[in-house]
Amino acid sequence: MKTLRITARDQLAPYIAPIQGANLLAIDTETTGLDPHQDRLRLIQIAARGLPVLVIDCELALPSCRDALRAMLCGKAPKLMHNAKFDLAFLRAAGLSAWPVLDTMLAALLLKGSGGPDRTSLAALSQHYLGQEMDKRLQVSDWTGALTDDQIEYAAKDASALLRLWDQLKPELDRTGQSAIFEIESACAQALARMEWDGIHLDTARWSALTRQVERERESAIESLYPYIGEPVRQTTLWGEDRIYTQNLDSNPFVMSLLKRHGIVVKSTARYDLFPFRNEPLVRCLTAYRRAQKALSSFLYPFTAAVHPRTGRLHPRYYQIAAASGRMSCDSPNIQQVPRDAAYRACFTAPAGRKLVLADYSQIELRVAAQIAGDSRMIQAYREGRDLHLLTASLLAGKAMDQVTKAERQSAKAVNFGLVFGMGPAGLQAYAEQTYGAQMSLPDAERFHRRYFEAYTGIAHWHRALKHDPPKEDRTLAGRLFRYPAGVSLPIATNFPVQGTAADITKRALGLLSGRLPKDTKMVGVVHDEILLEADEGAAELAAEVLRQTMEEAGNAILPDVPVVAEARVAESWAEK
DNA sequence: TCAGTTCGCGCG
DNA sequence: AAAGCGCGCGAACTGA
Repeated sequence: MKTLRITARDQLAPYIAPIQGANLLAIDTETTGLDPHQDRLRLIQIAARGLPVLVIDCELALPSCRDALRAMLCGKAPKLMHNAKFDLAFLRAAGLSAWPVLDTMLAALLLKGSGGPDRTSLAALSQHYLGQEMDKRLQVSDWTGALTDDQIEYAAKDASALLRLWDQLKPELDRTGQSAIFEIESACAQALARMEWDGIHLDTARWSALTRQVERERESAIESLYPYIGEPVRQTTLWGEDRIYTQNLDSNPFVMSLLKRHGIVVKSTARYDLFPFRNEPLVRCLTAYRRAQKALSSFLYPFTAAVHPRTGRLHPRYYQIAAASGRMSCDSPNIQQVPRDAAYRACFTAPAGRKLVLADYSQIELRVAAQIAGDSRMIQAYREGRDLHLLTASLLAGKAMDQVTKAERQSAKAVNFGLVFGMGPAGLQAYAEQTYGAQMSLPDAERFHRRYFEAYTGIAHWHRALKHDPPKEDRTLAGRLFRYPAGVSLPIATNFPVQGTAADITKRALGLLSGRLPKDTKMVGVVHDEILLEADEGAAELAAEVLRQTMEEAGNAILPDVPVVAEARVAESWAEK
């Protein structure tokens, strides 16, 4: 392997044409840190078969090489990268981009459990596929100071390893039937790189006001518990007066004994077990305390701390293939679990002169389930644009759809979501009551259960087949493969392909979207079946229409028999429905 | 003292 | 034993 350190444009010039002619490039970067808004891009490594690995010393070679690099990185040859999201962010910071991308880390994640490695770091992949130890000597390397020849060699090795890895990964993706989902994932990575870079705007003044309010709520909840736990000990300190509580309300053993002292015996202190005692004054006070405490410790304080010092925005990080079903997860902070309460969502806004564009899929998981189970009644209902919750309600109550009451439709919603995924009558009863406040006796739940499967025979048949013959593996409609443990349960065997296919659809939409949005439109968030954009006021309506169409197109490409519907709207804040 | 686990709860 | 599923995170708890 030959390595060439590039510090000026004339060194790069002889390689521009050969690189442009290559049918596959491997790209890697080295940076001075992990934050693209704060740290610097130090090296760009470019490897192609039959050429020396070019190691671009960014501090010296940029900007003179920028135009040439831009042409190389956006030529038609796929750019092989490991965890492309990371490199793309730093390339963006340096005024560069790369397209199209193939991500070896995502490939390895798709192959996990099908002969792939357990860990998906570049080192682990080299070990697994190439039988090659990575040079540990320079693995934790400092890229801030002067570069040594060793470092240049090390950087070049990573890029050339990618090319050889691909020779192994590509046939594995084909063999497991995952080439199509791999394309979707790779395109999605580029969208997520933008999303992480752009971040989302938080109205911090409003967030602080909410924080103060919830702090007051927590205070009064604690005071309302004094009759049960006693007054705090007051102590004067240098900073004023402190309250020292002798009792810890966050300790479950303490809460358990407190409840017991007041005649409430439960097997745990979770909301689920406290539900029968929800009207006891003690339980009410405790619940109020927990709600406030949860909001403060999980959202209000951490989100304030996560506002980026340079951009003033939140930059949640997305883990593209996180859940076993293929769903994404998110942290730092996790924007996917911001309370639905309008007080919280209203703090997510657009800066002056801009608007948010919100879009979500309508009942995507039920549509996917209808497709996978091949339930003709459900498919028919969706083709006619009908409300499936209302249809279920009318079938269960035995009345015409226009006779169905609001409460009956509400119960049917619980029935639809629960029963499709193998929930039993008892679970249905508890779930309906807690989630939707719909009262349902056990005999009622049993009757609902029976009638449901009489009405949706496709779902019943699907369940029977899965119970009779628990699958060893299954895949989503876009081909994502998962292996199950022996004797997989019905809830898992139904949920995985449905949840996973819904994830396939959202990811496809994100990938398609990157190239279609009006100028200066940002992708600012994704929450499973929902995509958030931020656009200039004048472009927002157009962005909304592009978003809705793209989401529906992505869904309809994956569900052949069931129409997919997305709804999009321009909004001032995330609270607007 | 500290890493790992469990509980409880927010979201889809 | 019984159970719809999937996550991340804070606080308490556990064990060495």
